[in-house]
Amino acid sequence: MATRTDAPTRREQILKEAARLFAERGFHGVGVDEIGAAVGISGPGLYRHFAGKDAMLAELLVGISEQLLRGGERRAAEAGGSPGAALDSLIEGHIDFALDDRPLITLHDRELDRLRDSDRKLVRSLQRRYVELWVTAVRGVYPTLPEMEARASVHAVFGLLNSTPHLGRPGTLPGREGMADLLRRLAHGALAAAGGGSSPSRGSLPAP
Amino acid sequence: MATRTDAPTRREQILKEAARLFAERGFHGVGVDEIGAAVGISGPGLYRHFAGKDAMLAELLVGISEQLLRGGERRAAEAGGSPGAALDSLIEGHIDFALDDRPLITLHDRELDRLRDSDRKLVRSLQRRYVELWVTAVRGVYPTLPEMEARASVHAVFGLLNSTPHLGRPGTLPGREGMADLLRRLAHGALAAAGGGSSPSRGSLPAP
DNA sequence: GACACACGTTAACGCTCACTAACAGTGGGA
DNA sequence: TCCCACTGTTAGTGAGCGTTAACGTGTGTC
Repeated sequence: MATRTDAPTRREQILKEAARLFAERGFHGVGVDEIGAAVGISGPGLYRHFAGKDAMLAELLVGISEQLLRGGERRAAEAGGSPGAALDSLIEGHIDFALDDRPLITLHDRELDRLRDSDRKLVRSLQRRYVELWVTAVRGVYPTLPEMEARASVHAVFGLLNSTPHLGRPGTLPGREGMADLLRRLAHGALAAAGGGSSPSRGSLPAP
Repeated sequence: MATRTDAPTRREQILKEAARLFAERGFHGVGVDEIGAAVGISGPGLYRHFAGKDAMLAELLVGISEQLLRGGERRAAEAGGSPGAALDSLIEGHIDFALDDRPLITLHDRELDRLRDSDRKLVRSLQRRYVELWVTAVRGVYPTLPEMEARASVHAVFGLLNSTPHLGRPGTLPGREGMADLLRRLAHGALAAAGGGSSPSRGSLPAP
């Protein structure tokens, strides 16, 4: 995928600021005037770009879910049949997402029920497919882990990785690289413990 | 502590239903009429029991934080200086809380910023003390783990344990006992991996 | 019986806020 | 030059909703 170098369009600016504001104060806690002000126009001007406030939220949530799923599918495919490599890569990708797109993570599991039925179903379906991607990788590495437990473990690991939003004041926690490293260890450790601990299939753990 | 057998007071009914509704649809997503209806009275009738909608939320959040902290302090004290026993007990307590008081967990990290400044500061302070309780226990068991990493790991484990709210449809996940067991393994596994993995102090892991 | 008090009710007020109406500047293409 | 699509503005509207007012009713107490 080519990295973008051109300037963001107004729509993109709006989405970005809206995501930040929604994450900070919740969907209902942010007014359209405020979103407009964040991109230098005034409230009603937004309606030249979006049908309404709901439409912004919908586009954000669908976009996140699609991005997560596409990224996951790509990583799983690139692992070329090695469950260990797939799981490593999924964890890596999710960590990047959690650390770099914190506001979106927050939105993702906080405002889902504000969506129209059809949009909510779409997001749920994308989420489910992403989870199943993980479940497949986890069960590839830990074949003795029952499917239900694997699914629950995956949810739990998402909670673990997504914990970055609830942080304390800066300075009391490691920087980005340190956090990425730590989260990686935590996630692998949790899954290994769930999977029986003693016998992961080859390829899952980095060489000592 | 004696278990209550007497009927819940109206205030308690209201708090319980409000917690459920707030967790389901968010603070702003629930009207006072709806809360009233949930306990069989009509909207404004609530004002005989609470100063306002905000007051309900404040009482809920402060109550949760206090309950968590008190429980944690009690467990840490009962461990009698053994960091391993303390950590085990803290994990156990938090799992019980996450499984039994799901709506409160959701509220706890979703609606904190809706509080008045003084209440928010109080809740934050209680939370911080609870975290530090954990950090102490974790560093007792894994003395080589730097404080910052221990704190981040604790936040992450909270995210892991609190993941029960984001579950799929029933039937796709283990029951209560299975979940408790799984969460226990996940949490211990994560912390062990963060703490260096190979050398926890004695008393932290159950005998094989 | 009368008074007080706890606990509800319905009606109405007032504020916030998403959204619409009406209007205006800017710039590229015929 | 004229036109028109695009993008923005300010003023206003209407709905939702938290809150208050005013009023009723049962229950225990002197």
